[in-house]
Amino acid sequence: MLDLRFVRQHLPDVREMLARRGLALDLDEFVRLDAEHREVLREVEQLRATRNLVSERIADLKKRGEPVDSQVAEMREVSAKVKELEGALAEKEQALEGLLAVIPNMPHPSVPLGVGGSANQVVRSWGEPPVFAFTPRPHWELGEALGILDLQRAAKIAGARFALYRGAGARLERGLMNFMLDLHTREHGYVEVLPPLLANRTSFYGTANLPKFEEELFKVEDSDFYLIPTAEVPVTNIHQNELLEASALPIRYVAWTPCFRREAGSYGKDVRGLIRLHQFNKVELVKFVMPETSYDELEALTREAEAVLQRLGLAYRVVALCTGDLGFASAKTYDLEVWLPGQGDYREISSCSNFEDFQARRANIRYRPAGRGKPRFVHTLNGSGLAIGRTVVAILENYQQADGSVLIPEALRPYMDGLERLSL
RNA sequence: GGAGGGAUGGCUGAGUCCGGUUGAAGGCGAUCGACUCGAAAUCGAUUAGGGGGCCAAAAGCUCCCUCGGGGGUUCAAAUCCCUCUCCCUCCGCCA
Repeated sequence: MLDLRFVRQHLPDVREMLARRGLALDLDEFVRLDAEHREVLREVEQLRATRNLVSERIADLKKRGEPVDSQVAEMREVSAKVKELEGALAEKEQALEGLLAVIPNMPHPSVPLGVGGSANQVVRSWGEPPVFAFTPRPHWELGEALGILDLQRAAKIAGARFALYRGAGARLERGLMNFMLDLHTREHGYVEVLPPLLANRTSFYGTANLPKFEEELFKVEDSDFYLIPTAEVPVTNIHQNELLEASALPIRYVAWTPCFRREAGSYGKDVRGLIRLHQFNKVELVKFVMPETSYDELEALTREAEAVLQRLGLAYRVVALCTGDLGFASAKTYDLEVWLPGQGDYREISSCSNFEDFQARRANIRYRPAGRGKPRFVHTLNGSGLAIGRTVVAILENYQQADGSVLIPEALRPYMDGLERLSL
């Protein structure tokens, strides 16, 4: 969330930001509550100050064996009053916090302005979409024909939007996980972590998935747990409520996890195949960095995610999301979109964001600057490196052959026991 | 599941029985300084976080809050009571 004082002092900017994101959020209520809150706070503090003073005097008198009855009687009243006001104070505080929690992050000045997807900006492209002498088939046809994908039976087990991989398909999924983890740990300096797949409300609040996006999550009944929709949630919260040493930064984690999403409101979208599932695997990159380096780190993070696509020889483009498409917590986001011949379009396969201190403030993740100095919030970033299921889609569709077989990208073959081709 | 023991500053660790200059000893770490050609070692000093007010702002001054979370007792709570969460030890069960 944003800093309370920042919002107070930059109301016009915050209002403009809300407009740019295409949001109708009224800040008048915030302004009113903020003023009221401080008013009550001043009152309470004054009373508490007298209480402290007289208490000290009582202790003093008692030590000398003098009577304290009148002071005690006086304090009884003051304390009652304090208690009453503290109730009011807590109410105001909560209301204020509640409002602040649903204000999205400020976009970075470099973020393109606009509300629709058309305002997104292609920053660069890599690779050439393959040319086929035949009509390329969608991945679900290829996968089912090759016997590596069984969506019918997955539906029987769980329902729509689930996948069952078989044989070389399962192996391909696992190979990709390992390939990506190896790349990021060996060459990009990430530390591998394997986090819980359930997390509590506090953690979800920390990454700003709650309170606003509850409908996208699977909640575990009779518990405080939600299934993670991305490793971002547990991994970012590794350092929740910590004060890190400056020398420890930057911290880089890479995590493979399954991800679980309700996909409520996406009925009719991507209903076939592996594009949009309730459960999918993803390798996620997460960084904790010093504020002054976070935009360099975002560029680096994006390149690190791109490296996966490059090694796999998949054509893609990098898109800077416009203010209207930007996620709630993000200050700047690059989407990586891979070319999918079966769909004849580029589709998102990674999303790399700089949240600046938005998540760090919620999750209370700070660092102490070198030399003395007040603790500051770190900047957090994350990006997919990559979504595994969609990578399988891209490989199947881009490397398909006229005879229905699929070549395996060379970089991946060591992870497939040298297998060069998926065929019947 | 049963029985106990814990949670204190960046870390470690006293204080809790017997409530009152204890926001909190000592140690480690960090920062600054001395010594040194430099470093190490040694010595000295500094060092919890958050919030409000004054101030154009920084600095500064001042007040308030915080000893895992919440509630209670009391004029007054790190300290007493209740409750929740988490950690540890033992027993049982278990992938």
